[in-house]
Amino acid sequence: MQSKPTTIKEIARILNISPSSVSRGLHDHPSIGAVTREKIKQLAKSLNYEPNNAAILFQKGKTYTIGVILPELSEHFFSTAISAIEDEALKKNYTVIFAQSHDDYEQEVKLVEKMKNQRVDGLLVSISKDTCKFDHFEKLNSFNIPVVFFDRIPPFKNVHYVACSLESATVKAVNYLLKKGHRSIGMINGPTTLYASDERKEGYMQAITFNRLKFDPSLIVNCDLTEKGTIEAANQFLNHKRKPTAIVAFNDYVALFLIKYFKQLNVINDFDVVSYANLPIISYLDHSPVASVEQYPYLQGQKAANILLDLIASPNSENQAFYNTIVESDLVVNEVKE
Amino acid sequence: MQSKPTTIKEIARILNISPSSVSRGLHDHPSIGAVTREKIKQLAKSLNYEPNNAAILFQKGKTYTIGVILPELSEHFFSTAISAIEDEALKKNYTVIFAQSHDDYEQEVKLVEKMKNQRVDGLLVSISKDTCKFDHFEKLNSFNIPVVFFDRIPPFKNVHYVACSLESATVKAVNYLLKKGHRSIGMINGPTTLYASDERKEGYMQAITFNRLKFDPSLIVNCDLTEKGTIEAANQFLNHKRKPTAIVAFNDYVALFLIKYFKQLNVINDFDVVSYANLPIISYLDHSPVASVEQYPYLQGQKAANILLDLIASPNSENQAFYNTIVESDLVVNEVKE
DNA sequence: CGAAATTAATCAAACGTTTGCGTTGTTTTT
DNA sequence: AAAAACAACGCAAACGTTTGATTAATTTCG
Repeated sequence: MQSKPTTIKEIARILNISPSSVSRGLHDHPSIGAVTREKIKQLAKSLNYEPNNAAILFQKGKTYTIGVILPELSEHFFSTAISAIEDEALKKNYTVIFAQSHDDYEQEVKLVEKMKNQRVDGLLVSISKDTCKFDHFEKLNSFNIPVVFFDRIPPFKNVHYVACSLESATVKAVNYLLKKGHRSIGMINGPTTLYASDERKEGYMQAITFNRLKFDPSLIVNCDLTEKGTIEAANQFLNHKRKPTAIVAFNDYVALFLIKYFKQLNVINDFDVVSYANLPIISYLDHSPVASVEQYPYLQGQKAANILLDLIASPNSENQAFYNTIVESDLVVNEVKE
Repeated sequence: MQSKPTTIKEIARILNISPSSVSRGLHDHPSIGAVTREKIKQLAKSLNYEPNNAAILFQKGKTYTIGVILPELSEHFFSTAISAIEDEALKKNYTVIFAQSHDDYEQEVKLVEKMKNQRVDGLLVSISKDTCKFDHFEKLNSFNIPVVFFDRIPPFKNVHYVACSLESATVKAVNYLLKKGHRSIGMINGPTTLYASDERKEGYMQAITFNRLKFDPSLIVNCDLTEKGTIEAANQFLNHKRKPTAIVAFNDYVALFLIKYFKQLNVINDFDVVSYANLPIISYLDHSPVASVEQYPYLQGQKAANILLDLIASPNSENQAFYNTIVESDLVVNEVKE
């Protein structure tokens, strides 16, 4: 049963022709006659010939592989995004390899190194929470490996990226709450190190000032995104002199913790919660957020993948233009069902 | 900036020694003197030498890559499982490539073919809903590519697999409901083609007969797992002459649809629901299932990956023993919080 | 009919690394 | 002092495929 895979050489030997002719025959090269071509193809089929990919890749110096580095695959947002990436890659016959940074900077650096060693043709990255330095990506430049960031992107423009405009989405969210009549709106924001926290804060402030309201910094609480941190933030709001009547949660997990806590305290009906949608079934909650910011993970993955494949296809690296793609996020209002 | 990566040849040329010595030096081969070795390593480092993986893989005829084929990455169960697989693979310096069948048999066949072409060292598979034939995996045998199935496994023993014992878990679930006093228990089962449906049915029957109750086949309803199908199943129960007071749902999605529907009808308090846990936040629901069968996706992925890596490491293929690993699933009782 | 163009195939190098075997010198053993 | 052992390295083949250059045979055309 140990059948060694058939090779081109083998076919050539049997047919008494040269390996190069076999190779050309299989690729419909014009310089191979129709009869020989057919003989080659038939024998190849009957011997179950399969091209040795490793050899081809080695020969061509390409891997037809794109790497994906992301924080945590089991988060719904990322698994959806990578699902899209895989779908797009498959269309162009690329293979996807991926690895998780588990939100650890050191690990991310190692993985970038590993991907480079694997000689991926390109890299898609969603950076870890801890990542503030970006040297590890610069190395890839000299190896001509294009990088496209998605969703969790570095805070500067001279890279390719696809991301959601959380700022404008936050504006929409706060506007929605203001229109519902809320006058004191709290925000549970993420750590200050996160770019996404800036965006949310910016959006919040824009909406507030645009509506000629006074911005109260104490209504934005930074939080480490754990359950404990969320509860502490919630307590700040409950004891606030201008107790908010609506809260913008950093993400669905925070919203979940918040709603759970408020239900325990039996004050859930005093608040409207708006969140950012990562989790698919959050709308099934009884006291689900009144609205959610949809970040279109599938679309983001799709766009990022296609940009990367474009970059790989056209090695005109001297073109200094950077793809800075913004996926407009939408505010999805949940129907009230009480 | 177009720096071509440094090669062993390059280093050899500069140092005026042979490539083989460089290779051996870098691998601490004893037949290379300490001084030369150090010279080699220093130059390699200063030239940023990175081994060309494609060349190594080609040369060794191994890819250090394992393939994973699963139905749908965005399902929490699978993204958790593959996350575990990646973690285990990384420990042994293997790379993971994956692809989604999207629960389509034809697609699965193609993907197996593609994985074989990629010459993966081994394959982990969770089969699609549609898969009834298994010829496409047999081909891998002759290429000496080991396959380990996980979770969604074929219905026979002469393959390697890791799976949950849904049968015993279902016994536990039904027993739990019986102990709670329920005497008429409905089950929303999956399509009859699915092995998992058999297991659930078996478990149900075992628990019922063991408790010396009469088994009523009309209390098990097969369902296509859509929302519509779930509602139809629910209606059968509502109109049943022995209207059940508890229901075992095929999975969390079904449970979700069911609970939603029951809430609409305002009969949610007439039922206890038990489900199989795929979704992480289902316990946050107000009327969440009273208990869930935990299937340990991370553990399953971990075990499957390790078995596969074992099989790859020991090519004594004449050993006819098959790994048939059962991960005992547990019934997790949710605290009542009403 | 001979030169040019076309067709069909071959040759050989190349991609980067590994590895069995051979070849030097030098040191140790008896 | 000859034989054996060893240390340190080079040679060359091999892995499977692709591709530019070349050759040989055939056809076309002026």
